[in-house]
Amino acid sequence: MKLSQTEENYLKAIYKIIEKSSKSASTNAISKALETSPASVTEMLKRLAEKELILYEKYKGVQLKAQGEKIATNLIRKHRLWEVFLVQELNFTWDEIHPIAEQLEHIQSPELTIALDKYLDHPKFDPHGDPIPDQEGNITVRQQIPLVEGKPGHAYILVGVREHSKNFLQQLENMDLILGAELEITDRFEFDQSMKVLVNGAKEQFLSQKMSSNLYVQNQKNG
Amino acid sequence: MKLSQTEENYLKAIYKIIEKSSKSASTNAISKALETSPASVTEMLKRLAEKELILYEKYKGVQLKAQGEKIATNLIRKHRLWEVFLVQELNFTWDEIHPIAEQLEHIQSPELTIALDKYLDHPKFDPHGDPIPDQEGNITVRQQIPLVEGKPGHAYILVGVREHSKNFLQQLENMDLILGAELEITDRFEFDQSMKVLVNGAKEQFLSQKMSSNLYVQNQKNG
DNA sequence: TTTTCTTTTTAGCTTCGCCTAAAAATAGCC
DNA sequence: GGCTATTTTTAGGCGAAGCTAAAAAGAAAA
Repeated sequence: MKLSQTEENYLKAIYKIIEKSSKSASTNAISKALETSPASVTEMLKRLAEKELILYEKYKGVQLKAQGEKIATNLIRKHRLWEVFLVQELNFTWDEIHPIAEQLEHIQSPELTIALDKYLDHPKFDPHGDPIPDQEGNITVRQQIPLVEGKPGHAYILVGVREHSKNFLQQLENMDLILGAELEITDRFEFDQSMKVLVNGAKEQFLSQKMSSNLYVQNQKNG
Repeated sequence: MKLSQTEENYLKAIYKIIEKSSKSASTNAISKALETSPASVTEMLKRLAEKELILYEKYKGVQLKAQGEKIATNLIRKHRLWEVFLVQELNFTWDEIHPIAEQLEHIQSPELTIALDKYLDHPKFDPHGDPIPDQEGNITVRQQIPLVEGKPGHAYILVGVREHSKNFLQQLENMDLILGAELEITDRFEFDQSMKVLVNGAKEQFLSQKMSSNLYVQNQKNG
């Protein structure tokens, strides 16, 4: 089945909404995610239901059917593989890659995806630490916590980010906070939930609650 | 100016028609190239003229304006750079790459094109031997002749192909005719313009007129 | 030069994806 | 339970890009 880029984007948006809320996706949520009017969303939902890609009941929100979910995870797979390519091979920074990968994910060629995956040596995570689904759509889940929940005195490894905005990522880069960095919580202020961390045993950084809640870390033990 | 992929494809088609015929592109020629009805072409030509990308006079065919030509050559540049990437890095064969590059050429990111060009070490020709335009749209022209015009007893280097169809390219591969191969014309038959060639000083191959007229060669002297 | 053939354009219609405004259904609150 | 607010859907329209059929223009041939 050949889908338009627009249809693909709807499926991806639905997938991401369900992933987060673990319920069904509402018209409004999709409308916000894609920045289109709710009326347009309703229309598209009818079309996708017609194509057997989603389960859609009027006023009840949508679920993905197996086929629709497959398409969505494949898009995410391609998106993240291209992000790895852009950073590792073409030396882009992680705040630059999203809009480019957003286009590249729509390239239709299973052979290309397979070749790219092999070329990059089957990466499991993208440059933001997000897992890359395999061909079947399976995702490696990693035990991780937001840094804000970490304990003072403990050291963690930065493995992912929650927020993907350019501003946030640029601030991280500016603070030497890149994936794999060691973060030891040296101090913690209950008043505003901010903290001080020692980065790679060298530089001390101050992190607001907003920053630390958007950083995913894990204990050094479990790789 | 942001163009749709369709508009881009029209500009590229017009460019290629003019490149071949060195005249203006007719509605019919464009219609054949893009496999759309002449009526649809007329409609699009009006739109492109409105956007100042082409010179269009009713019943007189079209010319590209500077801006339109720039877009066309940039598309060709991106297409051919991606073809190099697919063959050199991802190990695709030259008969597989065209449809993929046809999609990749529409990715909009000047930074990506620049990075890819650098990554590939600024290639001047694509895997079919076609020249890659530079950022300004300039094309390296290479002195070359169709093999069919070569002289018996002389040795040539295969530098390009005229035809790009899958069937043709697969036949070439099957005959060990890859770019860079040395071809010595050992025999020639006037009746049907066919010839025998010695490939890389090793294997003798028989080439029909149709084959040899689609192979571009140059003397070993001028690289 | 007139007739015929080919090419191109116009006219009118379709689908996709989007919109706004209004109506209908659901959810939240007193 | 009934009123209000929110969400969702319907209705009606628009632009892009395509189509066919018919008309008009240009080219070729008699």
